[in-house]
Amino acid sequence: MTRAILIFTALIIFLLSVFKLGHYAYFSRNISNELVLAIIAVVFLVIGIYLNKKSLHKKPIPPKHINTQRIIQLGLSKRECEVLREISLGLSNKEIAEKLFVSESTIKTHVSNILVKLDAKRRTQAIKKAREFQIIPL
Amino acid sequence: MTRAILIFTALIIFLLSVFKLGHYAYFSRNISNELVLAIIAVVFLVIGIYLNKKSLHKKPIPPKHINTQRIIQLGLSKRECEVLREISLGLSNKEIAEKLFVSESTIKTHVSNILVKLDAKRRTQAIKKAREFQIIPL
DNA sequence: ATGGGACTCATACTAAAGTACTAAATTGTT
DNA sequence: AACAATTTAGTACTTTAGTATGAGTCCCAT
Repeated sequence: MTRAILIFTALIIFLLSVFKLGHYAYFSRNISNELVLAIIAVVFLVIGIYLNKKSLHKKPIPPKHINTQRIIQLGLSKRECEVLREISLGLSNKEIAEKLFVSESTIKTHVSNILVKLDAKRRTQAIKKAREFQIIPL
Repeated sequence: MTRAILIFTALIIFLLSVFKLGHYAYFSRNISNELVLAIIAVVFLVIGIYLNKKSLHKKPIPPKHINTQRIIQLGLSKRECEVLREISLGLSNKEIAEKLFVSESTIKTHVSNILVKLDAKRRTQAIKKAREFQIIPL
């Protein structure tokens, strides 16, 4: 958010500078007028594409946006989200433990907490709810 | 691709038209010069956003209907597909048994067969593969 | 009518999953 | 530094999931 404001401020300053240049340096000449127009067009075309890319998919690979708002509402921690994602990939507790370099006991604790927070009885139900809540990719 | 070329051609024509207008109508006035610049900037910003949105929105693959072709390939029976769907809804074997009015043993048999046919070790992995194969709704 | 496929059910077993605690180390914030 | 939240890990236990095997019933097609 703050970054977006900064970028916009920079853009406005840049725009004003170009206007100034158009005024002082190329006041009487008409050829340069067109050049300024063209530059403005191209620059803003690029800016438009850039802005949209930033706003639409922040991370390149998962096109679908995860609902961070709901993750906070549910009180899911960072690690729990990680475990939840691995569950959705069909891994067992043991496999998740090996993948994340922790013990199986730890994963069991995480899973239990996830089930409580998602109000699910089983990990399969947790997957279903996580999909509905859009808190896991794909 | 062809559509993109057409759009670009239209844009170039539009740009040239604006140039012409800038030449004939607002030749001597400097105030309107800035106005034209501003319009160009806004228009191309919008165009940039629009173009990017078009290219990005094509990405999400429409899951649409279930792939009956693959179900046949995998050799999944009608009942097995039914059980698979219930698994994806997060139900336990017991719950599925009650829902389909059969014993839990029957469901266990079905699940085992499903796992073999989908080459999955767990029901969670079966869900993941079933999604990829598009043989379950949503 | 015979055979094959699908569906059903059972038993006995092993392997995961999940619960209910307790507790230490880590991390971030005030 | 003090505090809360997170992450880690353990034990002991219950429940669910999954495997292996065998067997009975039904329906459909050759």
